[in-house]
Amino acid sequence: MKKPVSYDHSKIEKKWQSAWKKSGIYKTSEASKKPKSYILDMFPYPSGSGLHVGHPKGYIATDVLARFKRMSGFNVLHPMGWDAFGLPAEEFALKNKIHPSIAVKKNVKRYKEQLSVLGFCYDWDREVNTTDPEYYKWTQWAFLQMHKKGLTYESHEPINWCPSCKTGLANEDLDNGKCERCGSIVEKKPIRQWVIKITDYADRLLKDLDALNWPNSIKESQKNWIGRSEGSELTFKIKNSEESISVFTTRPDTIFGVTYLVLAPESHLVEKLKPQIKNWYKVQSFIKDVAKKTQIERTAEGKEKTGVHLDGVFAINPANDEEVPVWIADYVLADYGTGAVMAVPAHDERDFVFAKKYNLPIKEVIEPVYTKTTGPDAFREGVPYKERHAAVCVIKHWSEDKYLCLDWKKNNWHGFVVGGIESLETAVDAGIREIAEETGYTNLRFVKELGGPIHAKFYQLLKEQNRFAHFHGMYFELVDDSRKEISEGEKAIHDINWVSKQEVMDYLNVDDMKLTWARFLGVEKAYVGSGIITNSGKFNGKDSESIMSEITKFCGGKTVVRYKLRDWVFSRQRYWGEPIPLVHCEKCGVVPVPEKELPLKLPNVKFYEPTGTGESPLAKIDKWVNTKCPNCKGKAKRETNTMPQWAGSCWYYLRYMDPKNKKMLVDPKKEKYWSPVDVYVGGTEHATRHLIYARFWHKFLYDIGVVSQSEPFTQLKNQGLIMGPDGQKMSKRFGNVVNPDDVVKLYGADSLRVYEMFMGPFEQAISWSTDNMIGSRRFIERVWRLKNKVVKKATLKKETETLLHKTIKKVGEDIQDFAHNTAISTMMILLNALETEENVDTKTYETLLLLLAPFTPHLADELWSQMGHKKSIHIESWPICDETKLVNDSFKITIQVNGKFRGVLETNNSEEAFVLNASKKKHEIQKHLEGKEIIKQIYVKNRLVNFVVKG
RNA sequence: GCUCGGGUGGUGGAAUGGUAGACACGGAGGACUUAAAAUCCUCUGACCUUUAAAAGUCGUGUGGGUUCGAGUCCCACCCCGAGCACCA
Repeated sequence: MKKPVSYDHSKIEKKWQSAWKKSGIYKTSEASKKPKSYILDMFPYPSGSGLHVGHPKGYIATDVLARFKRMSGFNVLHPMGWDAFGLPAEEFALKNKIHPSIAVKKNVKRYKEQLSVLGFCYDWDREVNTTDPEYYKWTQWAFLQMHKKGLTYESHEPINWCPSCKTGLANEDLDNGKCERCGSIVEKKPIRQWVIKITDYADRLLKDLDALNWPNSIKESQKNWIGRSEGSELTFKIKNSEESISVFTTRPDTIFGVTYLVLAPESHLVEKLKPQIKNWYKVQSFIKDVAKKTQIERTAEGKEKTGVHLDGVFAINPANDEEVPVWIADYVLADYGTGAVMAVPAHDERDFVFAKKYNLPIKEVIEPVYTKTTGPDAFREGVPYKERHAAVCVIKHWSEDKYLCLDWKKNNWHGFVVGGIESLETAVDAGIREIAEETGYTNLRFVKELGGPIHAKFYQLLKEQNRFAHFHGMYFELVDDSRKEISEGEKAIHDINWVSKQEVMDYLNVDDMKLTWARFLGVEKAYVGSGIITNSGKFNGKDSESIMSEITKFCGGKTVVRYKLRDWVFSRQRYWGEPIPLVHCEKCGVVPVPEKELPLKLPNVKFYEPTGTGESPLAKIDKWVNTKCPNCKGKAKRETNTMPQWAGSCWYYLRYMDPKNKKMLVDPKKEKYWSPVDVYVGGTEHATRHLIYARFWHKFLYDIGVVSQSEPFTQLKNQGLIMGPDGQKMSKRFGNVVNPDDVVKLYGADSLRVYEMFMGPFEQAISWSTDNMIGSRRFIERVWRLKNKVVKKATLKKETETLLHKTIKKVGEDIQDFAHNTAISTMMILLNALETEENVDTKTYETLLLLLAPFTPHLADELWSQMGHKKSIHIESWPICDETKLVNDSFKITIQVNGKFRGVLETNNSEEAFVLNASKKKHEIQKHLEGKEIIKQIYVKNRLVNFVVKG
């Protein structure tokens, strides 16, 4: 594209960027009486390849918001910094043979240049860098406080190990059993490691989510990740042994259905039970086989469960003293619950599959109750219900392999013949009677019952009452087609269909009917829902959900809460990270490095390749490793593991408040003024990593009084990715990366900013299109050219003036809602209107510039100064919407006939009688009313008229 | 499998239950120009009747429902994306 003569974006943008730098208008201070607003971006990890156009999307949105807030009278904190420890930087350094500290410096410089070109209003005096010793001093300090509070522990348990990155990983660092960074399949490897008890905070991390103004999806992800479940811990004694097996279950109500117990192959109990195990050799080799497998092999989809019986070991069911066999199997996880489960194959799908495979008994203890929860026939909670026993009849045709189904019209049920059993009837009698009444067939024979009762709770629309029905499934065969007349009443209720065997399952749309049919077909399945207890001694007949705690108590167990969240594996066997400030003393054991010795600096060395042995490369640096015990002054060695990449990003937003404080992590006064972060913007990829760690870290700091709020980020917004023009994720690999530097050179930063905000909804992923960007550039040029029409005084059309004030209102609202696309389109509409005016007065034009200032800061400041202003537009006040100007003199009333748009009435009289009359008189409405009777007239004041006509 | 999003023209998308397609891109035609670019103006969901003006029918993934009126609310289903997943 050729550059137009008058609007030279590169000159203007450079000019204002240096002007802002010189005047320091974006410097932030706490010494202010204004209300504060803390607007934060997720700080970037400065990689070697620089930014692509997708990266700044979030930064532009926060920049727009920060500028808007500043103009609206807020004291705004809007900082930027660098997250630079960890594997990516280290790998980059190893590959390019430069020290990571140098590589990071270089990359930061490049990122900063790229960002500055876009005209962001960051206060660079507050820049932080997680690899700066003055910064990580406080990361180490926080770790020491956790250590002091007993929140850390040293463990040797097997953890996730990435063979390619040569380091242990936390659960959060995995992606489907693979290393999130390099994609290698992760192994389980026992290595010495430091672990943080994040699980102590699981409950609070979960509960406090509710109050946050975060996207649902992120809250859901975190809920999933934390994975709270309530259940019971029950103990099974082992026959002829001192040992016992504790199991965790969410279904204590099924304990009478336990037919075996399963331990995880890794369970330490197995070794203890060795004397009793008759097939020890087989058991041992099974354990070895399982240990060899990776997580992926063990959990691969569709993988068959395998296990081995511990021959000779019997566990005693605490509910009924029954002796059940004990197994070990790979489907039981060692690190969840107690590492052991009670197997109830009748009511758990996994146990069912396993029991089928190994021929273990299946014992039903719950009769199914299906409760309808959606639709007009949903069971109405809290309303009394009627109980009823009923016959359900599967009926086979006398000559074909077809089955008699009914289509209940009002209830929209597809099912079999069903009918209540009267008090003196047997189920079979009732079935025969109902079949005759509902279908007319009279000659049939009863073949068999279809299992035990099935219950259902629903709302019976025909009788208009809640029902708790107890169904008795039966199978009949017609002998011939002798049939009597069906009453009109029955005909009205349902249609009769003969459905072929293959189609019955799809035809049925009621769960209890489907189960009846499955029983008829002989299909066995675990019923995992709740229901009525059976085969369970004194608990029989009770509602399974209501007896959880009673049955737990009865078995001598206790109710407990378990989480999927695991403790945070906090050690990395790599060089480029914060050294963990602990010392191992021969005499005193683990001793923390005294706080006054912090920061414990990472030694600057030439060789820092990972060893792959489970030891950090730091272990080889004798000079650094060998130290004195701070306690006894005896010989000691430093901890050589480093912290994970996520450590530094757990609290950086606090440091921005007080970035240069040498005495503490953050001055409490400043913290109190700025906390919490009002708006936090970043990608969804941090849902279960950074955003969980940071919330945990913050809560810990809150507990020790360092911060004043229990949650760090009040509002969270996720920007949608910008995909490549080809619709794929932007990546070097696909060669579809668009570089912002090029775009800025060609179109200018303001155009890029407008385009990225105009593309579509902020949170939605969207493809880059340089073609579409033209529109944003044109918009800017038209604003630029509009100044030729500006005169001191001019009278605008009434509707243009209304539009102006509507725009002021909408743009402000939209910016705060992150609806930038509609904010911009509204300004485009205003511009279109202003262009139709003969002249535009200065005041109006300046208002437009003020509205544009957050989006196009360079253009706005340039035109502002051209209008004769000496001070920057960015320290001006946001224009005020004059509500009185929003009202039009007349309104356009939509006229509908039978709900269809037929015309518009423009009037200033909002009286109903007048509007209805005037509407009726209109020619285009007349047409649709002629010869018809108006049976209803609807009038929505000042907006709409609808004539309902007949004939 | 469970949970959370989403499905609207050629394209990106807009729409407190009330004229679906704002705004923009692209396209068509025209003006200006020696010409092109840029700019400006007009048209641009599909179908259909008509010389035309104008009107009509259909139309927001599918099928039902509620309502005077549904892209929007309810039910069932299909498709796409994301998170979790042998978590007992």
